[in-house]
Amino acid sequence: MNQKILYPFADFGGAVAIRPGDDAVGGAAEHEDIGQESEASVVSYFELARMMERASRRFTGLLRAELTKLGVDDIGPAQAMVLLAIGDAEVSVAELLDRGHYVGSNVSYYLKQLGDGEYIDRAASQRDRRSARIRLSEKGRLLCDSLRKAAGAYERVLSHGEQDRRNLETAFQTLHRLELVWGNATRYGI
Amino acid sequence: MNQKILYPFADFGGAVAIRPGDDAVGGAAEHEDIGQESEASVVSYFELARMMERASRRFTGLLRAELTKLGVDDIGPAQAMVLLAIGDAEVSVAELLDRGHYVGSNVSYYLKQLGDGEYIDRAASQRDRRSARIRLSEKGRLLCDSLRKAAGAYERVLSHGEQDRRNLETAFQTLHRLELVWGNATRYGI
DNA sequence: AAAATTGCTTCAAAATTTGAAGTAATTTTT
DNA sequence: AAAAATTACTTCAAATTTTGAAGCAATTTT
Repeated sequence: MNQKILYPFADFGGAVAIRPGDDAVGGAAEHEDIGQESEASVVSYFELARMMERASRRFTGLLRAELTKLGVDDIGPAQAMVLLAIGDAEVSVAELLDRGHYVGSNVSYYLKQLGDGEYIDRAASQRDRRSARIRLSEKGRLLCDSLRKAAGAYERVLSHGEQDRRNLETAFQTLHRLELVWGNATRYGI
Repeated sequence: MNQKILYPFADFGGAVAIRPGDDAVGGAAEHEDIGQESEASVVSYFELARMMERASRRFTGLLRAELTKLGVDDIGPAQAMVLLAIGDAEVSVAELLDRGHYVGSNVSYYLKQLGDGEYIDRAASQRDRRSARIRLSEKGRLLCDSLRKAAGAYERVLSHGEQDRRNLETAFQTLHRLELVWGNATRYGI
């Protein structure tokens, strides 16, 4: 606050355009053995964390775009993620928390919007009336299907064989391990 | 909005406590060959996306905890991420955008806070006075070191050999590929 | 030299996330 | 069996983060 303004300005063309021509669609690149021949770049968990954020952001963007394309405007990508997290299952809020790892109050919040938009059905469990049983409604199921179908298109670009599938699995497991360790670390300290 | 309230309530004990005893610290599990022997679970890119979100969230939590422990209270985890993204380099805002993939305005926003907190040094480039040159200040560097050191502790829990390192690399590359494909998909449609 | 582009900032609005209460149903304790 | 504690979830308000639309100067293009 005590330093002069030494950062100049300039004009934005409107669209965000992060360095156009920055990267081209995956193309027909032969992506075998990722991580099997790692010669140079030694990645740190930090860098992986940053990459996760980046990729997540892109995924969110993709969901947003897909929703727009489908004409859905009463829920956003975050809510769509909740729908996807529910899937075919009939879940309680607690289970949902665990699946997506949202924190307490906001799932309620999202569920309310999803309920208002008729994307989910809720009912109190007979056994324990405190506990909510949540399922996708027909509308919700349809939306999920559309989203998954859209994702299918990318699978074709991304998955070209057994190796790709294994890499996917490895990535998933690695992240899962990270999630556990980081989560516990935060709660119980190292 | 037209249905009766069928979701009951209940009392929260205060702390959020996501199902205590849910997961235990990584322990001495022998994590070799992740993804090398994938028998059952067939993961989809969607699920990976959800896992990225979860893991990112945990990482954010970890950063937040670490900052608190260090007594840093003028910046949050998001700003810390920007610091980490800068690293040892001297970057322009555009480069930073690319590294962390933040979108336009908010980096400015974060940079302002980081500037106010004296975590970074900024100067207009001599070549092109519009362009800012940004580097960590001593204070910023120290903070990053602390954070990285803290992360080092987890590396020990996580990395136990060549295989782990390869898995990390694979995860990174896989996410990177996803980032590219999803990013382009959003911009140019499939 | 006018017009267009680039590089970055600012401000306001929207969306998301956190935090602290609070309520009813269920279980445990006394 | 009443009181106390716990569980399962909701609500509201505040804090943080993200998006969007302008906008200003420096630089390039025409």
